Amino acid sequence: MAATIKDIAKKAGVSMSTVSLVLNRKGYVASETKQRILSIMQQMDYKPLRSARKLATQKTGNIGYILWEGHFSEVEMFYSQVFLGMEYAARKNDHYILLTTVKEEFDPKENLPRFLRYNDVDGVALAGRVPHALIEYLDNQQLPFVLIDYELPGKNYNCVKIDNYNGAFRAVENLINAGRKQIAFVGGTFIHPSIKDRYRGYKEALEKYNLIHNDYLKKNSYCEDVETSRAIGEKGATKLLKKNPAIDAVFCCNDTTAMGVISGIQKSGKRIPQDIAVIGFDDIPPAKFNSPKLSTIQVPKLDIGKEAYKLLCEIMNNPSRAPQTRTISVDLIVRESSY
Amino acid sequence: MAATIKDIAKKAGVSMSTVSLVLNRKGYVASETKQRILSIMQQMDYKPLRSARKLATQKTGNIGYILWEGHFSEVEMFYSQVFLGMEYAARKNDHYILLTTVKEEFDPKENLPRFLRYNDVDGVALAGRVPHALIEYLDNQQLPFVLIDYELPGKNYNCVKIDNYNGAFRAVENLINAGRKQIAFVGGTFIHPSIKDRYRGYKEALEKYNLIHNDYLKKNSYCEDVETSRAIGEKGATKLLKKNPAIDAVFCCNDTTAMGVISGIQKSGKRIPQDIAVIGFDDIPPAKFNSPKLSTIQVPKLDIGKEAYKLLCEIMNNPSRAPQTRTISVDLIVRESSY
DNA sequence: CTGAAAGCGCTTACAG
DNA sequence: CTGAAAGCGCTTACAG
Repeated sequence: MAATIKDIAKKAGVSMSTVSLVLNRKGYVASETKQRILSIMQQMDYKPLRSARKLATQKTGNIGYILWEGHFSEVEMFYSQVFLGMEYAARKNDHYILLTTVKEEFDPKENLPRFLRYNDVDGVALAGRVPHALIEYLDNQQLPFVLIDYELPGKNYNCVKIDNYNGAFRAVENLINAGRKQIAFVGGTFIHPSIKDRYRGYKEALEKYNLIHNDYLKKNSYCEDVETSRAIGEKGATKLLKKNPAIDAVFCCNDTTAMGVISGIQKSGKRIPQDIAVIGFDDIPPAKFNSPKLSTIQVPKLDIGKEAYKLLCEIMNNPSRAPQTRTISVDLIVRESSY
Repeated sequence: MAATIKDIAKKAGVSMSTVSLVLNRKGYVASETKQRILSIMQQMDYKPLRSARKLATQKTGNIGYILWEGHFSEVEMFYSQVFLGMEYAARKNDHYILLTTVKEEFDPKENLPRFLRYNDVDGVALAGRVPHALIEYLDNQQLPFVLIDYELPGKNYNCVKIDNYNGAFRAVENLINAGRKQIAFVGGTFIHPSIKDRYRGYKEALEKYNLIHNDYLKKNSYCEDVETSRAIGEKGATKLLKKNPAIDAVFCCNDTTAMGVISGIQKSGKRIPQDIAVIGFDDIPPAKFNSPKLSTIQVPKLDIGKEAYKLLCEIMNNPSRAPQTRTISVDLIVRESSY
């Protein structure tokens, strides 16, 4: 049988209250008794029972982490890394993170994650693009939540985002400074605001250097309104090169796409980076194993998770505070696919 | 304020005990009162409070899922899928799954996952290769656990494994039936029993068809004693082709390696599958986006998770039962890299 | 078939 | 600075 607070109290010759106080670092306990209690706890290997504690405090001690099923199942490991960052951070405050996925076609009445239906979390993190109905549900329930790498135009929610705009801007600026003139963009659905921002960064960097003339953008960009994939990248590269053989660089909306773009370029017979430089975004693990190794914008995924956790804790402690957006900055990593 | 069991009892004009009985489908309650209680629960949107319940039953309602950090962070999404399968299955019995990672250098005194240190789980699943010290720790603690896709030679633990041997056998047999003669093997560390079994399947299929003469195996196999990766595959393919240009097929210990092997072959100028057929193992998501699309052994990852959960539940209900191994069968999927 | 009561292990005002 | 007591919301023998 595991030791209880009662056992500790008896052995220390004090009341349960006192033990509880030192356990929670609350109030003042004579440092002498405190030390005695502490050492007895250690010696009896005392661990407070979570459920008893939670029952008394009326908290769950859990945080939900929800992401779209496709993001967890498919090639994107981005949000797994973010999860890990949250998990690390949550250790400090003894929260457990409950990871679950939701389907695209989400109905709060039908598909609500269990921990939401049974009120088993104190707050939740939403990673990436998730159903709007879910966000609304949480908002209505007044359950503290943060969006990660996602935002809704016109809405004001707590959110941790990547500095997509500046990352893209810097990548393209780097390409320009290396002498590239015909810089293409290959991307996916603009439903995701990150991609929209990356495109904006691309465009404004070109504008800054006065590179946009006539139908530059039309001729040099390929976007398909679906979830990004390697396949899209390959298709995009092939089509663009046909339209404009003078392309000497491609900035891609993410690494997955970029890896497809590289395949496409390779099939066309052009050399990377001599003929065409390629830069991706995200720095997913396969990026550095690609051949050639992919230049990309590195996103500190663990830090994002950590920041999301911190923000969520702040909201949970102070639910009425005005929502805020925290932007995580990113870095360009030049590998073999550009210089 | 959320409704409690007391509220329900009062409204239904019965005692808390009765409500609790219908809640837990235990004992006999007059079907009339039962219906009444049920409908009142629904109407008041009653959700039993987990912590209270757990405190009374002395269970945690949680299951731990532990995997090696490298497996979660790197290219392997295998165990994420298995996790998802467990998560789905756990919904039925209202278990929450707590996912965490451990480092390679694991010391039970230092790096014990929180939910283990604080006894916050009723059982745990270990996915893939994990530190032996961890397994021993769980064994000593008498905490129910299952190994997934891993086993320790000479030890008898509850375990859910893939039918690696037969999968490999079938892949190689398929290659042989397609007329391939010089079938190579590229693999990684034999520390992992799965890889060892896959190699055995490879070898015995060759034996069955009497293909092994002289230094066939030496000349046709490349294994490096490190974690598998794309890089190893590429290196392996290059070296083997130099040693034996007659190679007309490669069976790889997993898809990651296979994708590297394909790059290596492509660089050598040989065609896939005309000159050399390639088959992988696992069917990770990128396999079907590879170019050429990778033939592989499909492993039902969700089913593995589901089975692991079921097994774990059985052990938790009956801890003294003799350990058992459950083997999940696999299928060959022929795509573009072989025929 | 149903109720009264004790108990699970903690926290938290409230006294002192 | 510390103790006594009530309470968190459920379950489970035990009576009846």
